[in-house]
Amino acid sequence: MNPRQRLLKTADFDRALRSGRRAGSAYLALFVSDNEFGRPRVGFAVSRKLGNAVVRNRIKRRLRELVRPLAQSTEAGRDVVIVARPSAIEAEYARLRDDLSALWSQSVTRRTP
RNA sequence: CGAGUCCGCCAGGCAGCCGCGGCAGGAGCGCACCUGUCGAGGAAAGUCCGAGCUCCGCAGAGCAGGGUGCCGGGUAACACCCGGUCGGGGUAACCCGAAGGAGAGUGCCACAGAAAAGACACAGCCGGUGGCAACACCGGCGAAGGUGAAAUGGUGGUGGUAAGAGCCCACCAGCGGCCGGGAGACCGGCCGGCUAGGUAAACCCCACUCGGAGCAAGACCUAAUAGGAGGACGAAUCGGCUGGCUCGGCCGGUCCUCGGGUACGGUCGCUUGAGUCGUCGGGCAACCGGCGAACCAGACGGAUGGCUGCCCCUCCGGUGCGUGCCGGCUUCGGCCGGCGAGGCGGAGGACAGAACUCGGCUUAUCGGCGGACUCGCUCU
RNA sequence: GGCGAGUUAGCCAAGUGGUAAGGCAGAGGUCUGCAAAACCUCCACCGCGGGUUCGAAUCCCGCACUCGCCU
Repeated sequence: MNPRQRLLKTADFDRALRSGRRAGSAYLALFVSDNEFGRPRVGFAVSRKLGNAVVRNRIKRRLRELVRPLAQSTEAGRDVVIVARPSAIEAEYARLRDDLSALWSQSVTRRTP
């Protein structure tokens, strides 16, 4: 994922987490807010409580692979923070994929009211 | 064959599809595209030591405080490593040890016990005097006294005595002296007088050693307002700053010169190094030296991967199939039971992710490979 | 990434070498017609593992966990 698609600043994270729309499942929680770039930006939040560095990195790498096709096919300007929940550690890849695309279409692709 | 010890090494492999970061080159540029190339570990971990590097009044003296602690060597340095000494454990290979000083001082040693360090008292033994006796007084005696973790060296003695005792003798431990060996820790022998509780991971003494912080150190660049830096001269007092404190040091005032602190910003620091590999030589070894070769991660919401298939290793399950061995039955066609391997299905393949860089230590870890050695059993 | 502090009963905690105070909560009992209050009793592998010591919550070493500070 190239830097244009990533969410970088702490302020952007805070904006999405505080004022954004939310969608959740057993594995993940998404926080979405609007941006002015006309393309989505994605950031990940994986708590230290989920495991050591190896576990956390594996979660982020799998989520990054899953979110890449979704982000490339989305035209809307959205900042998305994906928070991993504890059950995501042992989740099967196909289940995680279905779960994320469902949450994505719920919260990101939907028009702003 | 079984059990075990030490040393070294590895950390699943291959393929397909889709991706990421650095560097170099390319068509039109720092973002986007293409090509090439490189891209986690033995512990990258914990941050427990030691260094490099950077800044801080340039680290100077004293006090306080910390660290280390058998000897010799290695090293940039170390609390690490190697070789040895002593002590402990193991049948052995081998392993473990914060291993200076309690004959400088202070403190503490609960309970129990006569007594816990001071030498006696208490209890007791022996002799004498008094008394019918219980006992009292005087003198001698030692470590013996149901304790305790520890009791005035220990054990033994038809030695010795009024009773006893290193009082005497033998051996062992300890101390001192002399001789011999060793670079030293220390070891061996002889002689002597008979002897000094433990605790220093309690304070402490001795020897050596340590300034403080840390790459979020620190340097530079771009905007406005407030303001700074360097040099010279002068500093009596006072005030302020500064590793914990003191001294010392620095700042304050005047003049001259220069020019912009600070961002959730950018660039540098940032990876060529006490490094790696090969080879030769020195050394028991740790390690050192010579020669040669290659350049081998540098991210910054943080890359080094995701998914699928096959193979490999381990474990489990099941008996439809072919097949091997053993036992039993047989009308010699086979049948029944058990075991092993293959094919089949399933599960598992560790601990763990660079963040300034090295040298160590410690901790985590499914397993596999190679070498040297010890003990037991068996065979030749 | 770096630096620092702390773990004692369910909760708050004292203790700094010699049987681990106290308060709240909980359980049982006395009292009462029943309760409350009061009184009595009970409730601790001192985070874990080693070591020093006769003896460790305390001293030393190693781990684990929790909480802070620095951009």
